[in-house]
Amino acid sequence: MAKEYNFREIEQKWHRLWTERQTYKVVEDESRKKFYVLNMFPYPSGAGLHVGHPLGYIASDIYARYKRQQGFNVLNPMGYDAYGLPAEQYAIKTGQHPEKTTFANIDRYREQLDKIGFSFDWDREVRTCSPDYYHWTQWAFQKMFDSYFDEELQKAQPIEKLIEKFKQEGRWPADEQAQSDLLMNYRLAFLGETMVNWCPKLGTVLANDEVVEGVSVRGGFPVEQKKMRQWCLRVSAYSQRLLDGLDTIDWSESIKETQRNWIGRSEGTEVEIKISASPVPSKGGENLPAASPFTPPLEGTGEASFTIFTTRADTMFGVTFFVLAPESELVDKVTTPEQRAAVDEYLKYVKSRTERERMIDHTVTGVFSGAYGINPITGDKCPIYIAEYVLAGYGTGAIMAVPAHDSRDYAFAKHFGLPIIPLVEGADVSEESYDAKEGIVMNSPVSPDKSVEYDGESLCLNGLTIKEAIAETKRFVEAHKLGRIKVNYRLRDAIFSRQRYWGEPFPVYYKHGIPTMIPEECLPIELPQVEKFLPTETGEPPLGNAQVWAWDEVNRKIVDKALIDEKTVFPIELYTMPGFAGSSAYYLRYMDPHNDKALVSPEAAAYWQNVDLYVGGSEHATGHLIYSRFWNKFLFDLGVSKKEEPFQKLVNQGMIQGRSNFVYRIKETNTFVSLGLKDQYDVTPIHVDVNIVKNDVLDLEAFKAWSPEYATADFILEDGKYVCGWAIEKMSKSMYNVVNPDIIVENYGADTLRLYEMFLGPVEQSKPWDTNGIDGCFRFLKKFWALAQSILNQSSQEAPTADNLKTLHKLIKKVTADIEVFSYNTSISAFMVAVNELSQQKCTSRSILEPLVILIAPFAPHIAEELWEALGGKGSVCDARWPQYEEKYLVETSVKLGVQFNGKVRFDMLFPADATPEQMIALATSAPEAQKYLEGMQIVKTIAIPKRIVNIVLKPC
RNA sequence: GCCCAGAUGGUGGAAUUGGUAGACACGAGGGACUUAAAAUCCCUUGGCCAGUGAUGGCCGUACGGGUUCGAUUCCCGUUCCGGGCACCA
Repeated sequence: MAKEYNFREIEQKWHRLWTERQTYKVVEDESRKKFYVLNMFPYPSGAGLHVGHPLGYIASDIYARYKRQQGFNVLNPMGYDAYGLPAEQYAIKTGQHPEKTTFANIDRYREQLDKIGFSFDWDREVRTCSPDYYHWTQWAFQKMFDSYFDEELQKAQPIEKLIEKFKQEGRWPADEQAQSDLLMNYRLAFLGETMVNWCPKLGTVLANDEVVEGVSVRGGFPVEQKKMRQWCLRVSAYSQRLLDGLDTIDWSESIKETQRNWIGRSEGTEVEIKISASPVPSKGGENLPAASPFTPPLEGTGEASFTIFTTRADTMFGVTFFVLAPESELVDKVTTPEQRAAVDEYLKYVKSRTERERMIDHTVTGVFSGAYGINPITGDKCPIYIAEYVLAGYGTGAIMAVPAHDSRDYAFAKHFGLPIIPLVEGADVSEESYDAKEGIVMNSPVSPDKSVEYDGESLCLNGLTIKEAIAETKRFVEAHKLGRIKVNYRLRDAIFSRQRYWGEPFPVYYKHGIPTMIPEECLPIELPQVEKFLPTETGEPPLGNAQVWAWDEVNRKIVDKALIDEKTVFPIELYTMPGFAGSSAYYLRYMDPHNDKALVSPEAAAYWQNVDLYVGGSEHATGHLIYSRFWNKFLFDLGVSKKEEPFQKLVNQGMIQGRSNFVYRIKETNTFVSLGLKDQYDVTPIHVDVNIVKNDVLDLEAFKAWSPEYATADFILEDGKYVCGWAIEKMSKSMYNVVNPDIIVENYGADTLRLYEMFLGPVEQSKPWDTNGIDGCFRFLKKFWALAQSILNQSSQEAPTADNLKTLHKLIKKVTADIEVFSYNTSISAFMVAVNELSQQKCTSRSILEPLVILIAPFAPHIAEELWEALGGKGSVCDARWPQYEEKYLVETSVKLGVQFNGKVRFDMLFPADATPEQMIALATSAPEAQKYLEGMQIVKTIAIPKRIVNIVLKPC
């Protein structure tokens, strides 16, 4: 009698044995090629896992197991990103200490993960909140502090080299404070007084990627701009390398594009603009503000100029005014006494506006400064305005305005009645600007005398295409030293401190006000226990509450090392590091997680190199995936990381969406009407728990029990059933559409869960979870089990038939190809077909079953182990070699092809498998079926596509 | 506004990258077994039309064109949905 497929027994047994036998322990082994598979490690949130979370883990686990069966030494680790805002907010919400909730959540995650049967090597687990882990986060920070970015070498260098250079150049100040201030401008981790995103509700500053549309990503609280002294990472120094690196890695085009946008390289020209007191009206410039008698404050100091940045150097002949950002330091210097009051008022107005208002409201505002700038190309003097549409943080904070060819300049010019000079042939600028970079340049210059001569050369762009004109102007500007070619990046430095408790402490103290690194030997600086860990709206760091820590413990540690004077007590940095600090180099730590001498030993780093396959959500495109690449490039410059890019291939798994169900309550009643009849009533749709709905039919009793409110509910049924409506939404508690993987594992087993998650659709695609479909995968495993049992129960073994072999080898070919491209859903379909075929063929051969078990192992490891054992296989099926398909079993003796006339298939016929196209056409045209088509017709053309079709094109004789 | 990706049955999705569109699965309908239920198995299932029937015909991959003997696939235009960037000069 065949054994039932008892998944509970099988899965429990193998979970036990895998642990006992340390099946998934990984050790470095020079004799084998490595393969490093990694998932983005989770935040252990309080809600636990829902079915969406394991999707990526399952996908990468399948790949890891497959690679292992191919003979690779596979590293497939897992850990927890435990520091940061989410963990802390959950703790605050539940009123518990973050450490307690975090550890409890981790245990819960682990329990859930263990049920699904991953091949993680848990000996290598890392937690970002554990001191032996963040030791190396602090260490890396100190290394960044002690490094600067050498523009020539395009890499990080020790800060001592820079000091040496300053000394040689005689720029090294004697004063310690001045030395510190000077170096701060170069250090890769630096203390900067910058505008930051301050979120009062969260009581902390946020990085740019943590703010979207003026509100915090987490919580959606308003964010304001505030000048604060903060630790920053000079990510922008690596802009070009971050951009170039994208071409060397195997990531989806869309995520690379997102990063390119975020880095925002724009190649342009910087031009020096001299400031002048009185205007000389340029052509059409009769609307210029009246000249004001003033002495330009910069004149005579050699600084009577400012620099603008443009990507449209070709439009220099169309400049009719200049604009400075209100925050620009130049504003004060340029403003004339007459305009002072107006400018001050405007600045006051600008200051009153939040970042959010500025982003949403694009009303034209601005004020004349009183001064004029001289266009070096035309010699024209154009008024300098101050306007909020120009941003201080980008380029030089000053622009040349070309209203004819920039929509923002256009709006401004129209508002203030400034001239507009069209520069492109055929462009109509009477209603709107012509922003496109296509066309032939004109009016450049309008007349020869309107182009200033430099060393006997004057610029003329007329007749050139815009692209040519840009290049020509660049050349001209460079040749005559009017400015220089400049590449600008939008990528900003990352703000690296948070006024929060739950994060890595900075290994920094302030020695007479000078930020100083705590000696490396004293690391890690442990996060102190505090009673009050809540943030404050004013930004007092919670670590300030840790008196003992700040004033005693760390100092004693330093004193013990006899590194400072025992009597002196120094303040410790009270800020903590942001969430991305701990997640930026965790993949390196997995290589050598227990090393207490280094982040990773050179040997381990040399063996594992970098991550071959990284799986995670695309929502980290401008956060973690940028920071991590930056951090790795820095460690690469240090020689710690062996590869310039940390993640060679990236697969972004899609989100699993929820499938919500609705019931329809007739308004003002407690009566619910079924989906098909709801349009006859005035109804309110109400979310109903998907767990009490099966195939969109509501379990009425369960519904009544679900909430006291519904205990007395009445129903209007159709065909005796209550049919629910449905919609695809985000999986969330409030929509009652959360499906817990534990329940699926309980009812169907982990193998079915794994299979079904992959069967839903391509890994990269977002798709809704629908528990209804899972039966298909469950049935497949039961069929597979039944087939295996019938083979195992055979008393006498027979050799496989040709059909058996063909089915098997077709499957090997398909599955191998599909796994390589993560097309797991089609692999599983192929399994279903193969198992059906073999069942119909009444396959009795163990030599067919054995490779089948190996093939299924990555997808359904538990059932595979069980059958592997039953087959008497050696060791774990994980180490069984992946089978190779043989073409000889797939060869057809004859092929059935469609024969077409004029492109339409008319009949099918059999051809010898080795027939040439010519032979096939001869056979097709002489076939009896062909005669009725050929009658009265003439063959124009014949096409034979091997293995596809024979096509005969006819025309009447 | 700019950039990127996409649109295939009632549903999730296949289609060897230009060669018989709709694999596989769900759902639905019909049937077998069963006292009944569960489980299992078999048949039908893109639309329309003709035929008692085997079957045959027409339409069909968001929409409109194009290239081709042949287009879900390539090209041009349009609509819609998703994602990224955004007073970035």
